[in-house]
Amino acid sequence: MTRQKLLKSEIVQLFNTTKETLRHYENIGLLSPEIDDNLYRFYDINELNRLRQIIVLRDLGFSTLDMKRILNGGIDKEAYLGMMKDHTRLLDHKISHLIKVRDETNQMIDLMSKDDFSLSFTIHEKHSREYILVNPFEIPVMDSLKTYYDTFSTLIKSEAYSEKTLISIFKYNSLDNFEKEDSRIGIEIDKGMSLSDINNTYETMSLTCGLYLSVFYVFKEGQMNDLKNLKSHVEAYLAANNLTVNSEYVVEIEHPELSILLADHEGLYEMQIKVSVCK
Amino acid sequence: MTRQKLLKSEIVQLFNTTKETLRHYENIGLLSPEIDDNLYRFYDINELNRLRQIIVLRDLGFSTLDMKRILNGGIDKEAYLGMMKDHTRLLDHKISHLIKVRDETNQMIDLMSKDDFSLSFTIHEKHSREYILVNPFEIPVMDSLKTYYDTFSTLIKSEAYSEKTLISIFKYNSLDNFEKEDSRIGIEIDKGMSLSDINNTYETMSLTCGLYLSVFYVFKEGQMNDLKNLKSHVEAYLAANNLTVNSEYVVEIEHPELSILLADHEGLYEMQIKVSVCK
DNA sequence: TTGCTCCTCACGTCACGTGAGGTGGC
DNA sequence: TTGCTCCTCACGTCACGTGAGGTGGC
Repeated sequence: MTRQKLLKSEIVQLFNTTKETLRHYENIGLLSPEIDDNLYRFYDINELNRLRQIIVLRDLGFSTLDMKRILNGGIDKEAYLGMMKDHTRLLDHKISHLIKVRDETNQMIDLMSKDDFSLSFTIHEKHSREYILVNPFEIPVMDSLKTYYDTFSTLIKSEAYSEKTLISIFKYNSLDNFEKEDSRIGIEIDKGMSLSDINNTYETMSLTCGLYLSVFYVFKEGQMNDLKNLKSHVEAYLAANNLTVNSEYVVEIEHPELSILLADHEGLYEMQIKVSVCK
Repeated sequence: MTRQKLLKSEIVQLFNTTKETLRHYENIGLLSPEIDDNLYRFYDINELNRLRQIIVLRDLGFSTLDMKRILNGGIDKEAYLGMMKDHTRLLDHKISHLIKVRDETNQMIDLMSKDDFSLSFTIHEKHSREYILVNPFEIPVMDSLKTYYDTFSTLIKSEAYSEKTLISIFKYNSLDNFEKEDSRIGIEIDKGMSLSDINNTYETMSLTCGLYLSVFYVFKEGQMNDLKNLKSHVEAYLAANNLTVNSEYVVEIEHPELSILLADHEGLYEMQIKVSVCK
């Protein structure tokens, strides 16, 4: 009679995993395959399905201890559904964060791959966003990290906060003849943050949801003239893609986290311009 | 004079991290903040930006050793871009896998949250998919795991393979009066798999890309009549959402990995029906 | 028989977390 | 001063991986 069950090596291939992983799950009592006289493991359909379950639970972020409680029936339906909802919500955040990291990195790769380091364009549908604006007289004070921290401490200490860089908001038209005075400095407020405190403390501004053109570019300190070139490139891109600018204001975001191989006086920036498709 | 730089606790709040993480990065030489007489750490803008970079690299899946090589300048632009491309590609796979896990789990939660365990519907745009079909005379043989493994070993041993359950393909109309003989058993082939080998070895069938209605339901062994009820529910959903069935064939996928709290004779299934929006 | 696959058991590792014990006004 | 925050150093932990040393024809 031929063998009915599967060997460890076969399970390893089926699930694209390693024998050490299977051994680990067995050691902690998550799997219990049949053990032969010569100590070979044999996995039947039940063990296979159990491993399938272990792997989904792992991908959802459960610990092996939680898995044991869930899979050994030490949990009722209510509790189980609650845990599942928590974990899918966490996964939601993780996924959208990873998508953001991936997209920004791809944009950086695209930009750096070009010989002339010029520009990289993408178009995305964006949610509405809210920004805290700093009073102009506070701008010089932003040179000190401590003042920066103190200025936004209410924001930073709140639950939903995640790390942000300062942004600039200015008028699209001022790109022609850019002066520092035309721009205002701000910081994004996370969704799900209680706005009541914030609105009392800070001046805010919001951008509506819709289609935005992201322009990634390398800015060399003091090279303000490059911004004029930038505008002509943007206009060319808009014309070629049948788009028009749809808002007076433009947001400029610094990406120091992506400037790894850039020189000290250079920085990677993203400009977001609201656009709409021409009819 | 007031303090200019940030304390460890302030960095912890800014980046939503822990002091142990910062200590770890310092221990291995990734961060080197200024150290005061009383051994307090002070972080300036350079350390802050470096931490920003460390965190993106971490999210992209780099090890701390790789981070050191990258951030300490031990790598040129070419190599850097290569590493970045590899990591964003890996992240792509990870993201799409996690999205699949999250969506399926949400569907399971939706279904299990209902009192009557009835049905859960969603509509998704799907890519085209290809299936290997098993000859009808091989079906009884599928009861043995080893034969299952041997039947698909070419497929399983190939690089791109990821774990799959068997699917059923049958005609939408046969849902009225379902007989086992009307269906065929198959297994999905991963994208990017070399089809040349496979097409010679196996009989294949493909489903076109487009809009699919996914119906999740719990099937109790032997309760074939439930399938008739299922059809009437599907028809009601289609009518209510202004949809029509757009293909002769329907795919049925078992989800043993989501059946964790179900009884032994019950299983969680998903039926995918190609639809189009009525004009 | 050889080479390949399976096994065990101890220890290693990666990225932190914990806990005891102590200083200092940041 | 008290309580809070900072520190160090050793050890713990989670989910595996590695490597030495040995069996068996799956």
